[in-house]
Amino acid sequence: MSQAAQRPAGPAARGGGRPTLEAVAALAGVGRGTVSRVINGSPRVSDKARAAVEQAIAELGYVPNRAARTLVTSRTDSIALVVPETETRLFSEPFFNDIIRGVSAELADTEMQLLLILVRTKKERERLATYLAAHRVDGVLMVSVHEDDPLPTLLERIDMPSVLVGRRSDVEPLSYVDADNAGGARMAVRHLLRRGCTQVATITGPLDMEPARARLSGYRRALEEADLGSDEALVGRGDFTESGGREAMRGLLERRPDLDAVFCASDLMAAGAMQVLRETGRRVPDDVAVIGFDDSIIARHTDPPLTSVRQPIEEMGRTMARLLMDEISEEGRARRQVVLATELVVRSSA
Amino acid sequence: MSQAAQRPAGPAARGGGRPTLEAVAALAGVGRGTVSRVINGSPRVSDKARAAVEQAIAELGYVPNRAARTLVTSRTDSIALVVPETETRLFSEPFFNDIIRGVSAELADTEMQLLLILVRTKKERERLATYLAAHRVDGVLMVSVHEDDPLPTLLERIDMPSVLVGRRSDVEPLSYVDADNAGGARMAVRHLLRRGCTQVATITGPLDMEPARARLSGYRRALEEADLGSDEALVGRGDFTESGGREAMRGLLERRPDLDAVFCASDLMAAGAMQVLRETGRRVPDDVAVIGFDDSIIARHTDPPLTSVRQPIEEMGRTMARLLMDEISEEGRARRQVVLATELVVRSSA
DNA sequence: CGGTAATGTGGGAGCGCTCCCACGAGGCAT
DNA sequence: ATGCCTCGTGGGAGCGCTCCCACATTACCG
Repeated sequence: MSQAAQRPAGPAARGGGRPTLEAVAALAGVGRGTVSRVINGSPRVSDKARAAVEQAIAELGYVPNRAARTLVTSRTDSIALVVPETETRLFSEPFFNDIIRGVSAELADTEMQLLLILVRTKKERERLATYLAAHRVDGVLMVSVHEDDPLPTLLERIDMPSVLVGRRSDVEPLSYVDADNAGGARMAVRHLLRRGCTQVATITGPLDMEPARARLSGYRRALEEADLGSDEALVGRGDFTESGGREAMRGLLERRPDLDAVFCASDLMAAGAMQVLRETGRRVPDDVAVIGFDDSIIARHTDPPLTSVRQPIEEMGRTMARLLMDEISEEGRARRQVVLATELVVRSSA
Repeated sequence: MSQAAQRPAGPAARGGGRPTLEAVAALAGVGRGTVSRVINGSPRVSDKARAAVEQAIAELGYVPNRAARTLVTSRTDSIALVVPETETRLFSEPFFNDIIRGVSAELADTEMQLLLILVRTKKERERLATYLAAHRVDGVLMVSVHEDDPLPTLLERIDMPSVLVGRRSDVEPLSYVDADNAGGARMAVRHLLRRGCTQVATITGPLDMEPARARLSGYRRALEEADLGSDEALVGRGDFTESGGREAMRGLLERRPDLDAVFCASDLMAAGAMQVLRETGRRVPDDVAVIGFDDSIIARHTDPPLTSVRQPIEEMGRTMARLLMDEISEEGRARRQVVLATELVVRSSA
């Protein structure tokens, strides 16, 4: 019987036939330890041995077995991107795409794998908790956390490296990356004031979300700086949705029909608001100037095209990944916070 | 505050301290084999033993170590979602989100992990090839493949379970899930004809992509069915982008200023086309009716709101996942193809 | 010149699991 | 009774790697 006959399909066909580190060692005429050292970039290898090993690796097309490595190191070389599903619809649509793009770009020349975990139900959330507690990933990226989300607390407790995009409140203990929501809002309102508007209203997001609060405070700040008293009748409550924007706009017009500008905390709400303005015979921007937030795809397609505050979303994704990698490699590192600048994209609505 | 003292850091803190199968066995007073059988749902376990094991698992909060399992079974319990990055921007934006949502929903009560892999550069593509050839995942989901993409061929060769969304051509050998592009286009054009339009133009996508070809053929089919000869001057070439739509529209108007309807193979192109129609003083839908494709978010925000063909994207994602799971579990299973129906969402543009 | 310190190397042990073989206990026909 | 299944069970072997210790070998010091 020849060697080959000893391995009759089955296990071999199931993926067992790939070259192992041992095979590389044999071909290169060195020991397993040396091959391992070469692969892991240890400096304690002679040039000669390294060359032989690299040659053998290339020849065999060897790729290290991740599971075996994980088993012994208990590093998984993968991180999870956790997205509460309820959120995904609220987001200005490209948000999620761009975050992923950024994260993925930053991870590209790393060994890190990106695991995508959407959380819908309570049951799934519990399952995820177990999963994380079992340290199945080296780190966690969390998108859009509500104030009362228990997951971040868990992450903190089990000391899992993790980075949020957006913070839960302004005393967020975990690492996070955020856009300068307050600054963006302030910039938008200043733009409206510079245009000559004097009765500037705002439509806020749901105020149990930090970004919504921050945008509102930026609005207030800009008015204060211009020595314009803030009239609470000029503040309408929305929920980041289009219909929410419509309703809030109607309420504002009822209370303050003389308003001449609206800063909306999302483009979707701005789109809703503009519909109402048009219905009530007001022209944008001549009668009422409108600014949105997010610079989402719809901003370019409203009529007139919407001036909006852009967040550097892809950059945020990249930064998150970078922070997380650092947190993973430097054990016991302090949590970090990064706030990235926003930018006003001026179109025709203001 | 003294949490740190609890765990002396080092190996234990690195994740080594979790209960193993052996610990469960000891606590339950059975052998390792029995615990393993319980976990993997083998029927050959007495009720008594099973109960004892389940009790022990709950007590210890045991979660099996995936790496160890992978090492011996060479199943990874994870699948990759591969997205060529160049594509993501082209997509009607929610596409990607919805696919993910669908896939994730289907995977929710499975052990399967979802790995997200964006491919940007040639180098990354090669790396992915190595990765896949090393069988690092049990299966692959591929979004948007170009005809000349070498990856599907690789998947075929290494006999990796895989499902595409959209096919490369109509003789696609791999499993795929697709929307009925031709049917949707046909439906759209019939709607235009029923409205009384007689000079129906179309703006196509890039014809090296199957969906673009299919939508064009649906357009032709509808015209044939109505015994309207097809005039090649009524066919404008676009590229799925807004500016492409604008240019194609200008070309069409030059050739056939008498046209009274345009079926566009994407919403973005429809938006571009509508801009040009407005600029040239034509009213939509009175002078020229317009229909888009994708029912993307911008369809609701154009002026007038765009009638569009909707694809059941989330359903496509779910179906993909289901097909892939089947392909993974039933070895040697024939590849399957699923085409899902599209739907015309009528708004004001036609 | 010996002695100590680096430097490079091989290979045993063991990570936590599944697979599978061997074995005892019971069931049912002969 | 004897034989021969089936069922449930325990535990050895081994998946492919990294870690680490022991052992060369060479370099450098006084």
